[in-house]
Amino acid sequence: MSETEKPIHPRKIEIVYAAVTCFLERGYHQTGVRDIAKQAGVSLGNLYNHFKGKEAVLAFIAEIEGEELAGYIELLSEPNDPQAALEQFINDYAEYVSRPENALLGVEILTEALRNPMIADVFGRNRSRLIDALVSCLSEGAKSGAFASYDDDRAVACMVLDTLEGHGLRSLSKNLSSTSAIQSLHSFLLNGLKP
Amino acid sequence: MSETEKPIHPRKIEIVYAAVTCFLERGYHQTGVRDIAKQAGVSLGNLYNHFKGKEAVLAFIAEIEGEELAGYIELLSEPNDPQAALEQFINDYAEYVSRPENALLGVEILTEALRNPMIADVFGRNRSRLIDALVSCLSEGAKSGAFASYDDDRAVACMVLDTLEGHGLRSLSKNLSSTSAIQSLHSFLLNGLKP
DNA sequence: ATGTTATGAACGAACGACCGTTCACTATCT
DNA sequence: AGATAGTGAACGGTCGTTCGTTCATAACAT
Repeated sequence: MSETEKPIHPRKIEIVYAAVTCFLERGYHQTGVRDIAKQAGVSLGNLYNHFKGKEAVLAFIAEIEGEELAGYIELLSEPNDPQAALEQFINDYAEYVSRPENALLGVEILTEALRNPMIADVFGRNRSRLIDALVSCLSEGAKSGAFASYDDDRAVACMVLDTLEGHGLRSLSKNLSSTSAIQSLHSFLLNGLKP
Repeated sequence: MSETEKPIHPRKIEIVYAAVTCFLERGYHQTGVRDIAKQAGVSLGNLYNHFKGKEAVLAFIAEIEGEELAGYIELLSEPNDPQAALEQFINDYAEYVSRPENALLGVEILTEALRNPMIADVFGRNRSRLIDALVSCLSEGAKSGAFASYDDDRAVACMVLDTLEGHGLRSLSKNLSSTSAIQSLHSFLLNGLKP
């Protein structure tokens, strides 16, 4: 059981990056396998040497996206000061999901996961880990009296994420000053969690 | 300037309903024009007698969806009791966006609007009206001291909508008891808006 | 060192299916 | 007659995938 069974072929990474570029520009279903290959500077056939198919490319991207959450999960898990941890999470994660690449890729993966079990699997696993971490932070804070005590911690955690990610999604169409909006997010959420 | 220039051909409505069915089942881009025609029991050519193209069908659906918001907008506009109006809105709108058809169609339209200016136009117009109404309710409530006074009313209104709609989207994958979740939504949002 | 064999990345033509759209045409009603 | 509603074949593309092939390198036997 090693972290990575075998080193990833550099070409495979190039293809993934190319795919991300295409998916961001045109969306998953509007992007053809040829588009990805061309963007990567790779032949059509060779792409299939590295990936089982188009779907596998998206699944790989979803996995990478999941690994990027590790930092936020660590931040929330078993925090010394739940309130401080949550505040930092709100700021950091709001910034993360407001970056257009992440917001766009996120919604692309989410919508595909609605109908594609393979993607749903990867996506759901990543999301569960983040929610679990947030729940543990919230319940820890509730015990110490920093946060209100809700009967459904998980629902509250989901609402916090919805609000943050919804902001990221919205910032795609409206280009409002992100810093002031994140400030509003911050105070709104903390006020909502106050005992 | 009449409400509707001419009565809508019944066949056109049948086609729209068929399209909704298909879009829900497979998504917009995965649905072919032939699928819609077949579902509507109409020939391929005849579909083009009623719609300029596939895109026009989605735009028409987006417009209908927008009209469904009229009730919620009226509820929020110039309310006698802002707090009561908001509470009812939260309950009603949470229920509305939690119905799978609405949640799925909503995200389908939203994602298409990200790259399709024509859809973005219809979608944005509808959304603006709802946000305006919510802002007016919030600022009215802030004046009377029912809600906290935020420096960016619009951002707060967006956050409320994000939370509600995020819940609807989430309820697609997890099938949690909606009533208890809406209860959590209710108290969380109201707590967040408290002065 | 030299010939032999095996490996796997890289290629692009080809496949069958499907795409959105157009169009020539028919049927039905005023 | 003319307008309206309806038909499905046909068009030119694009889709995801498969396939036979080339070729540089690696491994091995002699």
